[in-house]
Amino acid sequence: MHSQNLINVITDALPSLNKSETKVARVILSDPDAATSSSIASLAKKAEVSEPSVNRFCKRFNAAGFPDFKLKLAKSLASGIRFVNRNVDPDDEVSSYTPKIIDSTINTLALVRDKISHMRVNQVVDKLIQAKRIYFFGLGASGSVAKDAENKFFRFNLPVSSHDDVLMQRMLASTGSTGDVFFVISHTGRTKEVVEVAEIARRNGSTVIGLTAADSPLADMCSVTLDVDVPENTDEYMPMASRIVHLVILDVLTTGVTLRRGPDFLPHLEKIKDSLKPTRYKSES
Amino acid sequence: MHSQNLINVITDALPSLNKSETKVARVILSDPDAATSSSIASLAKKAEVSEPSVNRFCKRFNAAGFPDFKLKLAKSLASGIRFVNRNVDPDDEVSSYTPKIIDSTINTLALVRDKISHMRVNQVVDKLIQAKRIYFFGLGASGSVAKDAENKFFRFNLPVSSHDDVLMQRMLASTGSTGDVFFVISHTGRTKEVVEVAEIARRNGSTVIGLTAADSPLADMCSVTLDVDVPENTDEYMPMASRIVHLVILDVLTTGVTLRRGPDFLPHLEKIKDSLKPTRYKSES
DNA sequence: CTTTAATATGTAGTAAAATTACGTAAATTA
DNA sequence: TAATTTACGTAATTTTACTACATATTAAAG
Repeated sequence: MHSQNLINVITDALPSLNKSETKVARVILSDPDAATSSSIASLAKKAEVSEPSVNRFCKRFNAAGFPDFKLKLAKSLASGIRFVNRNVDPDDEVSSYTPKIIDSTINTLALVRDKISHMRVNQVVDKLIQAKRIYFFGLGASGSVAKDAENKFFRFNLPVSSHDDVLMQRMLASTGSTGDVFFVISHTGRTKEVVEVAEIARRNGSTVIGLTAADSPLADMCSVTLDVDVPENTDEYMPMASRIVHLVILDVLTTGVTLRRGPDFLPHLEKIKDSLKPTRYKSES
Repeated sequence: MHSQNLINVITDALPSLNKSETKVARVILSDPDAATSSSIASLAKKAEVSEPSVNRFCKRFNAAGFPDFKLKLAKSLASGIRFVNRNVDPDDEVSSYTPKIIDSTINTLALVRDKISHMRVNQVVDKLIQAKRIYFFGLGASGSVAKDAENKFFRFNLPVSSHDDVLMQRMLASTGSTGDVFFVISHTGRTKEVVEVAEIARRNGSTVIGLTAADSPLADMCSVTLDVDVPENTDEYMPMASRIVHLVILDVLTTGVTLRRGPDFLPHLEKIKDSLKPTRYKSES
């Protein structure tokens, strides 16, 4: 199990801290990286408190002591949401915006990893296993996610298709029936067309799975929703991370389905892999 | 700048270490997480060497001393490649395969972040900026990546299209000319059709950009190649990470192009964003 | 095969760091 | 205002890490 980012925890707890603890917190938050490599003495001095105060502070946040606290802090800095400004700046060079964008994606994924509901994943896998037919729907950026999903689920030897055309989606939704699964992908969950399509499908007794934002109109309409709270995009230069998250969640679902199918299914996957070989140049290894 | 993962560094250095250093390395590598929270004394005991040997070991890897080493190790563990077996197991539960898949994706991205050539990114951005027209080509899984790229580059107010149909690709490639950029996406870089298409485009004087594996036939054919060495997929249950990597790299390129266009271009982006508003249900916030 | 030099490893002492126990001060409540 | 709780610091203790030095091991040269 992954724990939440220490820096966020401290920030959240800030109002409930007492005088000296607040002093310590401020010093740590002002430069967390420096804190990880300083001694308890120097930190106490900087915060103008005594050494035991720092120690107590650490224990308050479930650390065994100061060294353990530093360790946890260091891990937070490396993996978690970067505390410092990680937004792309108008005068950033390649060498600075490249890691920023990748880091930001990594952070989002780490967030999803810690927050995603395993129960829901299981429910969705259930529905997908039972499906006689699967339709993946998405518009705009989610269209390519749907397309990717089609590609992946094709391997399961059952009728799959993806559609990024509203009219087509409407028609399919209205002709759907029990046994059909409509997998609707939408970042916001508030695109009218998409919500309507989900409603139509639902009315016809089909299963509707949503990969979308929590508490959105689309989420309300679905049989099961895999909701992901991808932080909103504030920076003009920062790309939308939700597509990536959706793709990775679909990876998870694919794996879930594969595992449920059991080991007897593996030869089939191999066959598909092999079928592609003649289209490729041999590797010189 | 990101430094390389400490665990990898130690693994690589393993053959060049002397007896006691090897012992220390083995103990650390066998359970890096435990190492981060143990004292120099207990580690020395476990490795059956003296404390100074451990200390010397740390200094060899550019740490100030043992505590500093632990810190760096902790950071490596948090961000970098998980060392322990992170493969999906046939009897994994949702709660175990979900983080495994996400972690694996994160690790791959971290690797790309540290290895990607900024010079190449710059070169590709150059070409894209100069393009009169951009075609994104991909087959299979790369088809959806191409589609996503089209979606993103559409915002730049220049003719873009994506194609996952071989015949269409051939025709377009053969009618291309200077000023046209063909952006070819392929995981392996060895699909014959794709390589041929690249060759045709190249012969006609078009610029061909490859987002593919290094040292592949496709890479050889391109004007510029953004090569990514995504580790090969060994596990049957593990999804292919290259699609994700390609998407993120396209995010980077989009940002690169946006920045080059300068701040005058931002209002245009806003306009596109606003155009979608009427299609959405209002948020209740 | 010995001698010499270099490298590798360990011992013991020293310094630094962290933790604990305890006492005093401040704040809260009755 | 007294009693009680909570907050904080001092000083002693313990743990931890580091340094200087000595011994052992290995490699090289005679």
